[in-house]
Amino acid sequence: MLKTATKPGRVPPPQPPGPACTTADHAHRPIRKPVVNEVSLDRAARIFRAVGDVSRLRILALLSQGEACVTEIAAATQEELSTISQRLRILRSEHLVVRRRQGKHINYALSDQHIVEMVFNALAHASETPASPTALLDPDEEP
Amino acid sequence: MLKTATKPGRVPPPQPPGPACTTADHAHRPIRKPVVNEVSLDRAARIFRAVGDVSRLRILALLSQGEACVTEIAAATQEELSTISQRLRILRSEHLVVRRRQGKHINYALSDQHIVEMVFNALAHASETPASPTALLDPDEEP
DNA sequence: TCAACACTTGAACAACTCTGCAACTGTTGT
DNA sequence: ACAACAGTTGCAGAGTTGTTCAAGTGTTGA
Repeated sequence: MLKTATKPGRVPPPQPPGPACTTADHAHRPIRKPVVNEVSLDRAARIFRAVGDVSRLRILALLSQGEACVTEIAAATQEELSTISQRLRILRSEHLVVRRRQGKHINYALSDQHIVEMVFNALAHASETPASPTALLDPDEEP
Repeated sequence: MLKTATKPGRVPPPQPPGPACTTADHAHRPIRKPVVNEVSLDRAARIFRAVGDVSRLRILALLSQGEACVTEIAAATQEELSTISQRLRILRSEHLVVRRRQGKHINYALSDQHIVEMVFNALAHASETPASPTALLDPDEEP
C-alpha cells in the first residue's frame, strides 16, 4: 500500500515537448528549480497521504487522547477489527503511530510529537475556515 | 476528484458486530468519543489528500518561491500543460492556491499562509528524519 | 496442551485517482 | 476577424486504494 507517493495514471513521464512560452508580454522569472530534496518531498507526501483519509485521521484524533488497543479503537469507531488493523498498518508504515504489546492486547499510540502537532494544526485550521466564502462557485481573482 | 475523503473500498459501513473485548485483564479506558467535529475532520483529510501527492507537493514547493503561471510550472517540472492544470485544479479546490489572470497568462500563488507553514513544517520534518532506524524491518516495541 | 481472545495478513473486488489526448474557451496582437 | 498562444475540461485507460473475508500468528488462562 501507499506506493511511491506518485499516484495511478500512466507510469513513464514523457519527453519535454515544446519550447515553453517565451513571449515578450510575459518576462518569465528565472526557471526556479525543485529547491526541495526529492526524498523529503516523497516522504512528506507519503505522510500527508497517510493522514489524508478521514478514517485514519479519526484514529489519530482518538489516539491524541491517549493510547488505545485495536479493539478499543474498533469499538469507538464502530468498525471491523481487521479494518482498524489495516488502517493502523498504514499509519505505522509512516511512523505516525507506534505499538507496544501488553498481554493479549497491542496498544497503539501517536509516535512523533512533531507530526502530531502538524496534524492538529491542520485540524484546527479546518475548524476555523467556515468552508470558504464565494469559493463554492469559482473563487479567486476577485472582480 | 477527491470525493468525500473516504476512499475506495465498499461504500456502506456494516453493523457494529460483537460486544468488544471486556476481559478483566484489560480494564478498558472510558470509550473516548470522536472529540473532533466530523466536518473539520473531513476538511482536514481533503487538504492532506491534496498535498499527499509528490507532484502537487512539488508545485506547492515551487510556488513557495513566488507566483508562477501554468506554463512556467510545466516547464520547471517537465510536464504536460494539461497535467499541471489538473493538479492546480485539485489544489485550488482545497483552496491551497489562488489564481489571477494577467493577460494571456494565469498566475497561481499559494493562498493560505497557515496551510503553507504546515506543509513546510512537514517538509522540514521529512528532511530531518533519516528514514527511521530499525523501522524498515518491523520497528516499534523495542526488545 | 488447548480453547479463547486479540490481532495481523493475503487475496479479491469495487471504487477512486492520475495522466494524456483531443477539443474547447479566453486573450492578445495583427 | 483571425491566427496564435495560454489554459481548461471531458474522457478513457491503467493503476492504486480501502474494505472485507478467510485463514494465520501470538498470548494467556485453565
